[in-house]
Amino acid sequence: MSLHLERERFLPSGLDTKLVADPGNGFWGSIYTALWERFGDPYWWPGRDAWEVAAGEVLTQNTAWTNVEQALVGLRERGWITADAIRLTDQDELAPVIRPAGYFNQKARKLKELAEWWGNRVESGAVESLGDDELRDELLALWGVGPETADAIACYALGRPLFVVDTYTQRMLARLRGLEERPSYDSIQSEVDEELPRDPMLLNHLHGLIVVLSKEHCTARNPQCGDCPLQARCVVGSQV
DNA sequence: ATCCGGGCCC
DNA sequence: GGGCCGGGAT
Repeated sequence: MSLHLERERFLPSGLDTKLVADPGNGFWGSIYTALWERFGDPYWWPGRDAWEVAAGEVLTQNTAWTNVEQALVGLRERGWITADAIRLTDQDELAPVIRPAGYFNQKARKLKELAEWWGNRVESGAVESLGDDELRDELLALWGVGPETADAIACYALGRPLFVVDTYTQRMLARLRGLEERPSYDSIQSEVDEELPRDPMLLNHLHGLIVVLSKEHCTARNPQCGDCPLQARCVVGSQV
């Protein structure tokens, strides 16, 4: 039943895991370096091609990846793992297949909305003439695509240098700085954009590394600070 | 029993 | 803030 998607990684054309810009020695650069030295290549993001990556991002909204894998198995079994197939499949037919991913009625509609856009903009090649901000705005205009999903599709499926902020990133940063409230999506993204090079592979790695950190150390409950690679630079970790 | 997910829309 | 969803971990 397992797909072992975690070791299958699609990379947009032009990207190479070994060619990554220098992250520098600033706050985010040192975070990146510390995480890379501990965990290495996070193999981010799982998927076989650009559409599968994009679909996976919708399916994983507020959902554990293990549940998304089951939904992808169902889609593959039916040959519905392409944007074209999603366009040809009724929402009512699609929903039960992706049930394991949760929120299946909403996500069925979201996949169809995204598949329409995909045909008009990606398959047509028109997306290549869009700037990063224009692309992000188009994605945000789709029903079911918010900031995280828009940035994830832009970066992991389409190779744009947009940093993806998620719950893990907000929780990690709040703990690093000892903040009561989690920093906003936009504030974190702006900070990273100003400090790190606009390199899609670097931003790809950084988010993947934060996820690994958050699953192994910076968990919601009972964080494992003892051997956390960021403990020395973390307000919460330093108090443990 | 409650919490928690790679959120987003209303 | 509530609803969408439901399975696995405290």
